Amino acid sequence: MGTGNRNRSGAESNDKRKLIRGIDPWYRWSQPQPAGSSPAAAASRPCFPPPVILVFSVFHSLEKQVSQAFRAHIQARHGIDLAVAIEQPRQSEFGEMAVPAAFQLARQLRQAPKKIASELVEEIGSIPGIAAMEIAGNGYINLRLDRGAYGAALLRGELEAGVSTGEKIIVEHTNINPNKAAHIGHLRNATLGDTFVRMLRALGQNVEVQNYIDNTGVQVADVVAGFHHLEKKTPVQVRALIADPATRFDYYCWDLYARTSAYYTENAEALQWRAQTLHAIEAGEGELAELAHLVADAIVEAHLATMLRLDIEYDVLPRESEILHLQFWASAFEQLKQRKAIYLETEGKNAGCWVMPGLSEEGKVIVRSDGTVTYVGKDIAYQLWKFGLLGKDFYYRPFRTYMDGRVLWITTDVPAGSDHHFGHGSQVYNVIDARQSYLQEVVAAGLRGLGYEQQAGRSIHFSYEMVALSPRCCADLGIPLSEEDRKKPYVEVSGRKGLGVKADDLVDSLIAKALEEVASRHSEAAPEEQRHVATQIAIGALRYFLLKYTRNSVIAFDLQEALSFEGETGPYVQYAAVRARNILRKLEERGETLPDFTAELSPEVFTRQLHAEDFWQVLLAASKADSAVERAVTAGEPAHVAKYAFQLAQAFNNFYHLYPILQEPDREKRVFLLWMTDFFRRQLERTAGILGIPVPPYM
RNA sequence: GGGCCCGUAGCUCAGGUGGAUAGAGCACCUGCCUUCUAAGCAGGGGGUCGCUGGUUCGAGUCCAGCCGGGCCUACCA
Repeated sequence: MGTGNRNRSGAESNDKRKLIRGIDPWYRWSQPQPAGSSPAAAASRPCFPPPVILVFSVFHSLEKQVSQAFRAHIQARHGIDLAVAIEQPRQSEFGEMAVPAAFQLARQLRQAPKKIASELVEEIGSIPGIAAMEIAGNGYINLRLDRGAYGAALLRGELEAGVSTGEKIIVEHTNINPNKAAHIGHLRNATLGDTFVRMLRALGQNVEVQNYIDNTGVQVADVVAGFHHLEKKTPVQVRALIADPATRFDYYCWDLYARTSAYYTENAEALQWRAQTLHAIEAGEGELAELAHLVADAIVEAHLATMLRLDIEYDVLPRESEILHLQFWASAFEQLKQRKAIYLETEGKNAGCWVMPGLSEEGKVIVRSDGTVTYVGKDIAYQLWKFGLLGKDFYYRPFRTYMDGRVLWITTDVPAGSDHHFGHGSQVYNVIDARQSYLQEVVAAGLRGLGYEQQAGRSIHFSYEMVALSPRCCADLGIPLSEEDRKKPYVEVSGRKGLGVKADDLVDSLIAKALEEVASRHSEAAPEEQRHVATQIAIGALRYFLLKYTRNSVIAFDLQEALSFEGETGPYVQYAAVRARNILRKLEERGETLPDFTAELSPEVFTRQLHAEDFWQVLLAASKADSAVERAVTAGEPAHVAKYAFQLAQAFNNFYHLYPILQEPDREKRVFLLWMTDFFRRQLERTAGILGIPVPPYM
């Protein structure tokens, strides 16, 4: 296969300006970073130590100890091996942990739960870190922690190392067809994926982030057909369009794609343009192929820039063109044929196709009767590669370096002199919307059909429901609807129809709104700096908005709600963290420094201070960040982390109003409160970081 | 027709493997800025957890059947 004009010279890197256009200066690639002049650098000048990466989970290890103590005792006493669950009591007066083991045992022992519970409490003896055990209600065992010991443990920062097995987890997300601007649906995908990655990394996992680029598919072909047939544009003209700072190329393609799709429905014979373009792309020659390259490469740049605004980064961009050129499919095809996972249909509507049986009545067509492979077929090959099962690999070259030093790689079809390798994951998460669950089943079935049972089980469709627009919202946004759509409770975003809210437009609206607030509160600040803070607030608002819904809830997008900065929102969480910082900064401004907590806060001090229920509850909540993340990872639900962040911020705001820390006259209490504030700050910042929500220097 | 998902306060949504009096935000009402920033705090009203059965000490949660809505079920992705 000809590779000559595939990766033509500077298509990806010849013009950095276009990448930056429309983007705030602090969200850019590392290369053009101006030295010293960055307002971001000034704004983020730390007035106290930067957040340390803390992996303490004192609470979690206590839970484990309690669970094990009960398990061992129950084993010895009753000869039953019970995985003892630890719950959180419904009300805080009941203590910090609840053990419902008596209920579980009641069935097997045929005794009243209450009786079993009292025996357990009497016989188990003391558990380190636990101050008291009580029986409540009909058989709950409620535990109270030793507050002094708990506080001291938090201060020491006793940590439990992450549970990384050293194996690689691959998360594939974003995967936007490179033929138009990104919209809110894509934003949900990328935000969910990116946050899940951050959650896994927070727990010490080794994660590789892949963003698959379908640069040879139907959608790209349609835009190319639009340029060529509808607009009669040559590659030279399209190249000029891309370079033109007055147009946004991804927005231009958004409209063109919709126009082309509409043209198809009116002129069915025009569909041959698509086939013709796809063939040209496959052959890799001629104007159409060149146009396809120009379009896909430029749009990929636009998508990366859009995602970077939300602080979303990738490790590698595997491209479909390489899957094609490096014969990935041919290799997978051979395997599938050999293992008889697919068969050549001889009759019925699928005659002449290679079909995978069992998934639907007629089976799923993998290879069309004209010999071309479907998207799912290529996806099976790609999935095999992710697990290192294909027996082939891409070539790679560095594509970008992010500001944090992370290098983004892209696949190539010719050796690039790099020994970098990707893939070989032991677990693969595909962040793809729920509408494609059937296709994801086909992919897993493909692995199974090849005998890769284990890997099929570790191919996880990280599915989520679509983002839709309410008819009212469409009206507000001036989006015209068909009669049919108007009757629906919500209409789905559709690139084909050009129906949707563009990601960058939404971000821009959010920044504009945040900027009004910032300007009114901090008119003294430099405009550049105001804009930086507004951007951080906008990102916080947007990411939180997209994360607060659980995955299988359809988001009926509402602009008013998305633009809200009050209540359960990102800015609320940011505001709490900013307040905590302000207290510590104010301390510095008064010429004081943070006390030496380790020297001043003994377990006895903690016992005295944490005797106050308010302080104890608030500290307890703040100490559970890692438990919350772990629970969320287990549930595969970033929304749980978002909810925790909000509750933590709520607890802090309450604390903030109740206790004027810098005014506190009692020295011991003041030191203790300062420590609490700092602890809160760290936990809030860490949790916000996992959500990808920046904490502004002020609000 | 088959598969998946949803139905909880006026609205938008949470509700670890069944467990204690079903929660939050918004909206509405009442208070709180000489204080570490009110993008905040405190308080109030608001519920047949779609319906009907079943499982059991106990069901918003599990099972079955209905009702209403969405998505998928392509030689598109």
